[in-house]
Amino acid sequence: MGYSSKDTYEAIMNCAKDEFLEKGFQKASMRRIAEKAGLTTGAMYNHFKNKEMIFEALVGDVAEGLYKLFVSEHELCHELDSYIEDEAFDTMSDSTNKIIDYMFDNYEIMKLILSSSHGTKYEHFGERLIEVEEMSTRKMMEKTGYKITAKDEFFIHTMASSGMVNTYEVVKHGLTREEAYYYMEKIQKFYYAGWNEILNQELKLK
Amino acid sequence: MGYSSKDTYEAIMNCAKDEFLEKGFQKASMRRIAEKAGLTTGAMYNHFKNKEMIFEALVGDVAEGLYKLFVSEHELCHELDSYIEDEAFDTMSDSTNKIIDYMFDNYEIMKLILSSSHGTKYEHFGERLIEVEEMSTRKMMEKTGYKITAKDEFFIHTMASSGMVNTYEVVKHGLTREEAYYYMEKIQKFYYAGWNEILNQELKLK
Amino acid sequence: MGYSSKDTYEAIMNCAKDEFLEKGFQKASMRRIAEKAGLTTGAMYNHFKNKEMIFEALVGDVAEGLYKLFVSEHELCHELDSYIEDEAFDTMSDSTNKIIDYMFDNYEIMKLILSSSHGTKYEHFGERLIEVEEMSTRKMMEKTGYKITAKDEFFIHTMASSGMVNTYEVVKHGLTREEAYYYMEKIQKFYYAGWNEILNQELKLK
Amino acid sequence: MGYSSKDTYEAIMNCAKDEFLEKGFQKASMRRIAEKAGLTTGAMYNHFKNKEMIFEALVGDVAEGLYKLFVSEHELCHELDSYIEDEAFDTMSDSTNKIIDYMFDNYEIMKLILSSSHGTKYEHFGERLIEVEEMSTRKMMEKTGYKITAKDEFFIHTMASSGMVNTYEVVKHGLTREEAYYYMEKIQKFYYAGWNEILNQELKLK
DNA sequence: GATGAATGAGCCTTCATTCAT
DNA sequence: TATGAATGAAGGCTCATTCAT
Repeated sequence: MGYSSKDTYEAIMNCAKDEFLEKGFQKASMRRIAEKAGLTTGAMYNHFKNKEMIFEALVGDVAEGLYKLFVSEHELCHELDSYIEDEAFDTMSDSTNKIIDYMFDNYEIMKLILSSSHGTKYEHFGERLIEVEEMSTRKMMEKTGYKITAKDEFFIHTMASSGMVNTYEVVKHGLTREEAYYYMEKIQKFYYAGWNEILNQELKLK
Repeated sequence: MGYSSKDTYEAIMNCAKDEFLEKGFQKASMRRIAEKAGLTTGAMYNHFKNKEMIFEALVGDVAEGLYKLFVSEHELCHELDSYIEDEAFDTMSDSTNKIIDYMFDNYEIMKLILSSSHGTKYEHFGERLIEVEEMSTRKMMEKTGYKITAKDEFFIHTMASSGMVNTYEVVKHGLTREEAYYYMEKIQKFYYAGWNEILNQELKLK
Repeated sequence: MGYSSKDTYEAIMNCAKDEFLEKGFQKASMRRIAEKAGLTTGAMYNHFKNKEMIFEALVGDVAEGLYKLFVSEHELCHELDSYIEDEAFDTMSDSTNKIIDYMFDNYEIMKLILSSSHGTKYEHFGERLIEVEEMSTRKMMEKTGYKITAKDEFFIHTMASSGMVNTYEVVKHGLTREEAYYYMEKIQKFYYAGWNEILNQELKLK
Repeated sequence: MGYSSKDTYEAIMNCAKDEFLEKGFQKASMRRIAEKAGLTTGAMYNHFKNKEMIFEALVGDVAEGLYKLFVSEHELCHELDSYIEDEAFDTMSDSTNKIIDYMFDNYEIMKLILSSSHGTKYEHFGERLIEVEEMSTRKMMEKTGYKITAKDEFFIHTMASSGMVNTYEVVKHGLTREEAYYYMEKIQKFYYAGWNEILNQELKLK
């Protein structure tokens, strides 16, 4: 009472979100979530099957959306028929911006996924994104004529990881979009130069 | 039984380390640690005040050592009187190698600090390192004549973060030293080129 | 939805029956019954006051019917004016067959009463039948001139109990009627001979 | 305090036994057992891994003991080289007495096994005994030259079941041994006559 | 030093039932 | 009639820690 069903649902979602953000999934307590939402523990189970399902409800769509965006944006890059570095990097830049935007629009949920999901099926979600990034990186390298050897695999992995970190930091620190764009431009330049160095040097040797 | 005091101490340390690595600090169970160590729960409290103190004992020296090394290595860089880029980057390279070596030598403890410390006072240890790295980055930039504005702060932070990730990935994935060196050389080149781009472009504009 | 009131009532009955058979009364869950019936929990309380009342509705008539049949059949036996053993046993045999038939016709309900009723007022229904059987047995014994002493009471009780078991096993194992008749004939012979031995021996001694 | 460890263990066992007897395994409450024993819930888990293990501790040895006794006594019967009915029945009588004695000596535990074990691995223990009894019955019948057909299987099963009931009733009703012996003698006679009828009739026909 | 029993609070989840809509 | 949100109690179990022995 006081709540309509939908309001309760959202009260639970909200309070759970706060609790998850504060304590992480595992240490989050159903009792505390209920309390914050002004409910009994049992009441929550009319709305969600269990703790994990609350997390899922909070995070599921955004995670799937992000993954799909990630994949589709990266595919876009590979489909560039005639490959010119600048263009590729520009496309990547656009893609990155879209992804950043998506994360901006789902700021807290991203935090849940990336920092509070230990103990849920999303605990390795970041790694899935990194895998996509790696695959994309590999294709990009090959297009420049670079021959990837086993030894490079780890470099690729790490660049993908730190790339993810860069992206995530934008979200984590709550930059404004203007700040983010200024920042991303710099990052882009940095990485452009970095990759240029790696790829050209190798090619010069051959 | 069968343990001398010191052996018991170390048995606890070892088993706790495994438990923390496997479950993380919060989900680690004193009961299970005791069990693995062939002790009763109570016995552990003769050696450690509580769960956090076991973690502290495992991690404290290495964390402090790493922090000191981090600080001193970065200070070394700044003390270079006459600043020449190449030399600076070389010094940084040396520093990075020393840090990597330190981490290699304390492989599992690093994992504890960086991946299993949620719920302890070390949960933000990585950020302290990043702060050092940031400070160092700032000094490096200034020495090249670059004027850091408020807008750059976040770029600096993120480069420091992703730099830490790069370093940590080496540990996390258990590279051999040879692999690590091959990898670090590439990273170094990448970052060298990246920074060059950022710093020179700015200077050219002025 | 789609159910008229009566249909809903019967849907509940059906699904409750299955749930009770599967889990027993106590472990049966109103939620699951509602689910199976395509209803919400609340809806069921328009048709039944509570869980026990659903059980009651399922079981009540059959239980009462069986009890009445039991009593009337046994009374029939006692009313045989001139008592000849064979005739008595024949009458008992007829009675037993009627009872078996009744159980056959209410196979699942019998299972509910005899195996799933723990926690309801029917949990001791079997014992009420046994009491009738005992009374009947006593009368039968007395008619043969046998003097029942306190010591015999327990024998009587147990023979009644195992008699009930015999009858119930037929239901429990889902025999066909033909099989049941074959089986009952054997049982009848067995018990006839058994009682003969008990009753005659005693009489011979006197 | 107040309890030594062993006393606590036994207090738990005792109170659990009462609770199980009163409510059955499933409805038995760890909280209530703890309360009756003057403990906190948690305390019990120092002595028993979980609810089922308390039951196991109460029941395990007696169940195993009874099963072994059952098997060995029945084997004894089959080993009679030259088979004479009277002797066989006498041996069976001895066996039954031993089993009755065993049950007497473990009166309450037998109640647990046979009436309170639903939800534990002992819930079908009675049936295992019945199987032994059936096998034994089959052998006895064959020794007399009786040809068992598929149709007889159910008769055998039921006689075994009701035999078990007879035995169990002695325990359930708390007869004194004298009463039990008086009763068992009658039962023995009854069954002897019954089997005679079944087996001889068949043989006469051939 | 070691034991392990005990604590007391906490965990997530399920329950039969009620009742405003 | 039917809904489904809410209740309030209870379920089994685990926890880090303490402390008498």
